[in-house]
Amino acid sequence: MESEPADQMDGPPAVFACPKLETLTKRADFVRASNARRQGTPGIHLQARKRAETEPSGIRVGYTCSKKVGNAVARNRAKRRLREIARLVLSTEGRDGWDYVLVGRKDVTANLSFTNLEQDLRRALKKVHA
RNA sequence: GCGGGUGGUCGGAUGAUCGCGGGGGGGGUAACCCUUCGAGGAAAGUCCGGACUCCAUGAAAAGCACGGUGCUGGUUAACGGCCAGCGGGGGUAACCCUAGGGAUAGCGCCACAGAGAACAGACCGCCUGCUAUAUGCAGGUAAGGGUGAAACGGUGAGGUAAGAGCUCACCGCGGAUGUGGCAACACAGACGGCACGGCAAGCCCCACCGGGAGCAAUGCCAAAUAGGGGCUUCGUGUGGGCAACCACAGGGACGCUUGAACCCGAGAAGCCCGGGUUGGCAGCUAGAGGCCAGUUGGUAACAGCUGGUCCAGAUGAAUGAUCAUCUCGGGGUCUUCGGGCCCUAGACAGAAUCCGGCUUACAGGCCACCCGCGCAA
RNA sequence: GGUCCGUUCGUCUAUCGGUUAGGACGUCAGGUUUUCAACCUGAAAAGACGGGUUCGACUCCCGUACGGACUG
Repeated sequence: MESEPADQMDGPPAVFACPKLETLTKRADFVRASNARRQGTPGIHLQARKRAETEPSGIRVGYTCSKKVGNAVARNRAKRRLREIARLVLSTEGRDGWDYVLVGRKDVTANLSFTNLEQDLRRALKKVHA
């Protein structure tokens, strides 16, 4: 939102080379993403949506772990692992102007090995972008 | 050595790289850099008690209703917690459990079985008398039988027509009074002569405690929404009519146009109700504070003093990922019984205003004291 | 986060501390029918879990588990 006057004045190219990840906080954004494209894998469930042109740019990510995932410890652990793979994968493979929502799965998201979880997200991203 | 009891304690460590939340500093002040802090014994359940904030009440307080607590004494900011003691129950013992006031203030209940279930009463019996020598009638009795969770003292002896606390001894029960103890209570006990069943985690009575709501409390800022509804007052396009109302003009009439029928009646002030928003800031983390050491009082809980040390503040919600080494356990395997090799950090669980407790969950380890049995001396 | 409520056959529900825990729908078996449906007869099937009070607990008390509602 503040970046538009900034690139009119200076236009630092580094901002677009590596877009910063923003976190989704509004329930409406989550609902819109879940109504768009979705892709399931053994480790995670991905929901994604390309925002309209009028909305601001940048990659936005949300994380969802319902009570089905387990107790508070299991939910927080699943969310932390989702955050970690999102940081690794989406900063290079995410597309500008998209919203991504990563949904945790019972038992699997918290226990699957990290490399497998990472591959799951890459596979899901390819299918969603296609 | 084996088995058990009580109390306490730990809940992996170190390092590397990348990353996250808060505070402070720098900076071209939303980037970025430096620095520092960053989950638990239960953070949990929300079962109690407070702090704090708002509301209510004339300041405090009292009373009614409702709810809670319930042996005694102490402790505390407070408690249903804790400590010490008493009574009752369990265990060979160490020790453990215990809502444990009042049943003569009143009401209620005690199914089934049984003769009888609460001001006692008499089915089978036993005994006496009468009669027609009976399976009849009248009376006495409560020893014995049977039922039940519970049957109106128990055993023995005397006594009697048969019996009975009718009498006696012992036991049980009640108990004036005395002694010890702050008290709960304990011990002794003249005397009574058996009278007084149980349930109050049934209603209730007594004593004591509690005003209500909760940080999503509460205060502030910004934005947004209907130009919303009701009542009161003032007032209400043009014409007619005292007025209700009628005609004309105006607005609406649901995707759009038209508008015959249909609907609305400007505006201002006050009060009440309703509606919209779900952003930010404060509250918000140092307090009856925790821990350690020493010391004073106290059996102890705890309290006082001195010194040191520690202290998360998020809000789609911060502690993660990858790896290495080391140990604690566990598993597998080999064994010359010394040990070697391989795999594996592995329980319950994540702060949400804060504090004191309780309860519940918990892989496994460690420490101290105590009890029983066995062995040795 | 806070406040509050509930748990009984597969499902919906009833219950005065004394029952073999009642009813409806569903299920199963038999009858009826050429067969199915409907109907008739019968059967199986429950007190969330753990303690306590009581002679006796689905009921009363305490704790735990699970489920639900409200709250800006």
